Amino acid sequence: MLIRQRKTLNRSGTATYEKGEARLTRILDAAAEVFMEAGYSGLTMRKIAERAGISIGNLNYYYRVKTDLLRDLIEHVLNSYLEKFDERRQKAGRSPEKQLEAVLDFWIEDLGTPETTVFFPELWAMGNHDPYMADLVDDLYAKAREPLHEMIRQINPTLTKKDTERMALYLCASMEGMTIFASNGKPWAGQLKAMRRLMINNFMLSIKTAKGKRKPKPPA
Amino acid sequence: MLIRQRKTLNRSGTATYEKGEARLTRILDAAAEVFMEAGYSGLTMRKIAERAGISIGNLNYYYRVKTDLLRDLIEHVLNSYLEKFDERRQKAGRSPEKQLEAVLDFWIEDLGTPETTVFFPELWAMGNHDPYMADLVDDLYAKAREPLHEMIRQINPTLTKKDTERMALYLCASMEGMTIFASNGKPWAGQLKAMRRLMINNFMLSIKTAKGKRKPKPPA
DNA sequence: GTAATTTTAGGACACTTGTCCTGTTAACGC
DNA sequence: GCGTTAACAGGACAAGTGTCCTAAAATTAC
Repeated sequence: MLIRQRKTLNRSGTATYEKGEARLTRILDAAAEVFMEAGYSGLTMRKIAERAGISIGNLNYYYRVKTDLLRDLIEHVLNSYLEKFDERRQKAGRSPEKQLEAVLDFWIEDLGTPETTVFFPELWAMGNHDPYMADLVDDLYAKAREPLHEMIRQINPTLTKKDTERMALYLCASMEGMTIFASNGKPWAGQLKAMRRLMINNFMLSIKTAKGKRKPKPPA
Repeated sequence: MLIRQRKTLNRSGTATYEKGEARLTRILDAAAEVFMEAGYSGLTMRKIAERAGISIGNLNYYYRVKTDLLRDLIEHVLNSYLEKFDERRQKAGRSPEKQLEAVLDFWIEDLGTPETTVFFPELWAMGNHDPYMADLVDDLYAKAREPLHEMIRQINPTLTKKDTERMALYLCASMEGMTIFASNGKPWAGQLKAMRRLMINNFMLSIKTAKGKRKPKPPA
């Protein structure tokens, strides 16, 4: 059957029929697997083809240039992350404290997964040599931090917009930094839960005691 | 003149005369430059040779296999970092607060350098696929955190050894996480100083208010 | 100076890389 | 059904990779 519309993603890959579309996702999945195992430097077209169970010629039919495949791959993974985050945020409670705690909790918990452990450091490194990747990373984190702003502002209404953003950045950086030490397979992985408690406590404390220059709004 | 002893580092590279020893350091410097610019995936023997101003054959005389060169390179850079840290710690004041502040200050300031910005993310990524690199990174950070322990313990003597170590890890992860956002050339680079103030304030607050289960030692 | 050997350059190798081309098979719309 | 074309396989290409080999050049110790 013919594909009527590009519903999910704007892929660079060539696909007109449903079979082709399925192959495309299969290719991206295979590429993600290879990427996790071997990193960017070990990501080759032949490995991807082999993992996807197709020939190099066929892979080249879908992706004429490797760069397109890589970009589709990264966006594919990043989008799935943003979806997971959004999903989790919906399920959070009403009070800003509980809501923030739920988001942070999920965030830190996610550090334990092998995907996050490998994928993001690879991305950070790529961002230093590829402006396109740098933009993707920046966008992702900007979107990930966005929900934090509102929660922080509610917990401490005296903070200015800039202070709120800085505080969110602080939380974000602290959590992402943990990837190096306590993510899957790392020496501190066993103490991730203890670290989670410590971090969330510290975060809450920092937010509440931060001295803002803005007068609190009168409750509407 | 003949080299009498290996004084500085245990290099895998071949060198018996002083000229060869000089070449060796020149090679490692060149390799570091290429590594910063192109990353691990762009680090090739020919690029290194060209940057060092020698032929591929000659480079191969000093390093028969690329792996040895890479390891020497990484250790070379990491050792220079540890030296910088030690040097800075000596110059810190007497009171544990001032001392800790000085160390953190230097640490965060170092984020602004291009070397740190590029080098460490690359290292983190490599650590996920190369156990040898993973060990190097772990050792480095363990040594970098070590001086923090004593300072934290002095500021808050009620903390157990484990709590102290966790607190140090928290500080370390928070600072390293900033590499992604506020290091050289990153979108938040301009606000690094503001972030530094925010972070150090939060760190001090977290350390002081942490509730330890250990009774404070009576002053000797 | 002379002999020894470190240092150097250049070419060559086997292999891998991304990309392309040709032909064949399969699935589609009608 | 049939013709069209998407989907696919396999081979081929040039460029780049790490590594090796040989011979010349420079530097050393004596």
